[in-house]
Amino acid sequence: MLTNTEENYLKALLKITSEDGREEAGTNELAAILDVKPASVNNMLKKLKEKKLINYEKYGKIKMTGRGKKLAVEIIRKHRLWETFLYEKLEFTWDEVHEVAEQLEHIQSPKLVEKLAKFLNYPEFDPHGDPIPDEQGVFKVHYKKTLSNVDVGKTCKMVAVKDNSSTFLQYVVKVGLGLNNVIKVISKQEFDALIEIEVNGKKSSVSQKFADNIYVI
Amino acid sequence: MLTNTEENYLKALLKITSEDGREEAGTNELAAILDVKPASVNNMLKKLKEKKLINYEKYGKIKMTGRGKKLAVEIIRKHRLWETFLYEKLEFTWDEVHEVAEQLEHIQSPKLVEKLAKFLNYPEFDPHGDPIPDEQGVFKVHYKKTLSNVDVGKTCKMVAVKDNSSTFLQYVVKVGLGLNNVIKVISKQEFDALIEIEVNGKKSSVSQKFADNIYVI
DNA sequence: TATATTTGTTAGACTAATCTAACAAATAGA
DNA sequence: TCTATTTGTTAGATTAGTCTAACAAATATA
Repeated sequence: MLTNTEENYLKALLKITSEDGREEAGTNELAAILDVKPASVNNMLKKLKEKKLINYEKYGKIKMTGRGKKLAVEIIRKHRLWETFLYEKLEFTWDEVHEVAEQLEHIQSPKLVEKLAKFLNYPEFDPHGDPIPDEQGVFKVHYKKTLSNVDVGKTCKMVAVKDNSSTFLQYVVKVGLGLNNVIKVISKQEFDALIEIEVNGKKSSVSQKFADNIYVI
Repeated sequence: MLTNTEENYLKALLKITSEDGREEAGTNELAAILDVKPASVNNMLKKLKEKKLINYEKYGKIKMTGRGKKLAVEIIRKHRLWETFLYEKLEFTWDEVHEVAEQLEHIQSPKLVEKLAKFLNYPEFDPHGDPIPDEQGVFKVHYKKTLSNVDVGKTCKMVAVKDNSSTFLQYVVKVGLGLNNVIKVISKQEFDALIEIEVNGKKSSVSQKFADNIYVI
């Protein structure tokens, strides 16, 4: 049985190593995501290695084991199912669900997870458009194309966001954007990389950084 | 903000001090309920006193403050709302809900509690027949009469159970009893205090201890 | 009332998770 | 290649919650 903290380390590791191509993570990087000091990470790495959830040697890179990945995916599954529940059944807004799901994801009860999935009709994507792995840990294919990859004059559809912080999500809402909205790219400024878009007839300008965080198809 | 452990101590204290008439609790008693050693309780009492959740002096009795009671009632509210959710929406059985609710009751989100209550249509009793306090902490009146108080030849209706352990609940089910069942008391043996009852035309014998744990009207 | 039993307390140790401060190894840049 | 910077590690302290063992106070009983 894992502690909540151990689960959070696994989740952070999965987050890093599932950025495409990447297989390994570093101590500082992990510390930054978890908002703890590298020394604390180092301490925890020993425990995770002991429990065979990661492979790692002194001064080497951190790599998750199969078991580690499996457990991390189960936590992601719980997190996203709870987000879906909060959004669809309890009328939480897009940007409120994450924080509460961070707590709910640690509830230990396999039965609860499966009953919840059933109750929600086995959803495949959470309210942010992120895929919910099934009981076997299989994800529906995720989107790789972002708003910044869309050529001038072309139209695309927003399907997910990369950054799930409520700060960013509130900003998205403010710009008039939402899941499944059709976005037309009007122009791109070479000077400051600002992208002019049109959503529901309304024009606005967004930064490169913003556009990098909007997944589209 | 309280830790899960502190919340569990408050809950246990409320449990003891809400047995009718009682206002105070002792160290050993608390230790027994929480399944820890008296020394651990003693240690925690200092913290709870520091936080003004209990009144207590060395070698004296433990008494909850208003604030302590209020917080404990909030936890009870969450616990029973979650039990209701599990039972009514996720098809958990009577005897399965308690264990999972023990975890869910510690989720910190006032919004979640109120949205959940609304979603469940502001239930007044949980699946065991225990009253769910409202947002102001007010309980619907609880039952005081148990199956052992019913006279021979009389009929009563089961409305709640006192012991919520899954062991007991499974036993209740085995005897053929359920919430709102009509029970007729056929006879009482003076020799061994066994009570013969009839439920849905089926006769069975239950012990004094068993009957003490069945609330009726 | 004197003693035995129960009840409650203290001191000191342990684990999990964190921190700071000092240090070591690896990598990047001149 | 040599040094500066970044990255990672260690030791030792801290907090929350638990334990055991020894002891003290309160209560029950002969």
